[in-house]
Amino acid sequence: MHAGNARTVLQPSTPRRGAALAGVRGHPRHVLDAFDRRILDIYRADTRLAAEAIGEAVGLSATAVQRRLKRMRECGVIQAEVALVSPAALGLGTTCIVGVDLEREGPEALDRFRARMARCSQVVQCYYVTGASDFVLIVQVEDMDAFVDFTREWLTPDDNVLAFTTQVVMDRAAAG
Amino acid sequence: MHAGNARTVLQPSTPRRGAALAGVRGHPRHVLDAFDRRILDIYRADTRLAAEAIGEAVGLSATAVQRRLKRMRECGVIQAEVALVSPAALGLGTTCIVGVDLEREGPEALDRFRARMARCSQVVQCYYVTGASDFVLIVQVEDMDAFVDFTREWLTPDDNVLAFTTQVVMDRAAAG
DNA sequence: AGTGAAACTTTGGCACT
DNA sequence: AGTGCCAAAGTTTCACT
Repeated sequence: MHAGNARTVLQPSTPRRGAALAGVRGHPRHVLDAFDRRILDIYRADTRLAAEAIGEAVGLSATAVQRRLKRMRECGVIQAEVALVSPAALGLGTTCIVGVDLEREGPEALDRFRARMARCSQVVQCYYVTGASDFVLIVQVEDMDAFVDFTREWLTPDDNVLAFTTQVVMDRAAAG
Repeated sequence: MHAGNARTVLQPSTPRRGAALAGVRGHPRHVLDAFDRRILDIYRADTRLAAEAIGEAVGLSATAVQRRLKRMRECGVIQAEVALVSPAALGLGTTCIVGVDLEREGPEALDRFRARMARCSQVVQCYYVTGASDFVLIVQVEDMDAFVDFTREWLTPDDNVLAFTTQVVMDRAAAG
């Protein structure tokens, strides 16, 4: 559904996610050694673990672990430390995966659409992709009525949205 | 997972129950009040914030914030505290969104497929959905060669996988 | 829910390989 | 480069009010 306007130009006003992708910015990237990887393996899944416990597992002192964590935060290897909150607990019982097909696919049009989605609280993830659609959105809402409201507010009125397809999530397994 | 134990226990201010995601398990029973929500809003995005800073923002003592966080952890409202690690830093430069169509769609077949995907380290997210495909996977790999390896190891050999479609992620806008 | 003491964790200085 | 040890600073946890 779309030709090869290859070079992505989606790195505009938003945060510094690009830093990690490019690997360069501010602080230089050290190569991760085996210790770093093992620390990340453990820490990634549970940030409440004390450095001493991690150190014990990987064979390093707590201080060394802390130093490495700090460096990885500064380099952008660790992008954020967040809490995963049950959507259901917040009353967001419905998740949909939406494939969006745009009419025009020039850099500015893509950029504009992405920026719109970034402002939209229901959109939890937004991927710009090759293949059947141009964008894939993960949308989290209260219920199907709220989803319809979402499409009527953010997709249907957009002149550049040619079509979209919806898949309703019935269950979800593990995440990273 | 079984969609059987539906019936969300945590009822938010807006009473509506959608399809319950695999969500709240354990020992729940407590409604989130306005304080809880404001704490979550802040804490969700950055778990390194001290309880005192959060308390200042919401008008509670550090201890009260800690107590509420602890309770929300125990109730399953806070499911995990994790670190977001740059995929690129780990050498995982390629993300694909894969729609999988199964041949048989009985409960055991679905469960079996989901269990397989849960064991597969490349699969970062796995959604069971209605619509064009049966499952949607978010797959993270080193490069396209590694993706082909993934499909040859996990999808193609599976008798029950009728077909799959791949979308390669060119850019991603993070959660709002 | 708040206060304050005890327990724990992270942070920074210093010596060392 | 990097680490480990130890003490100071900061955070969480657990009495009790």
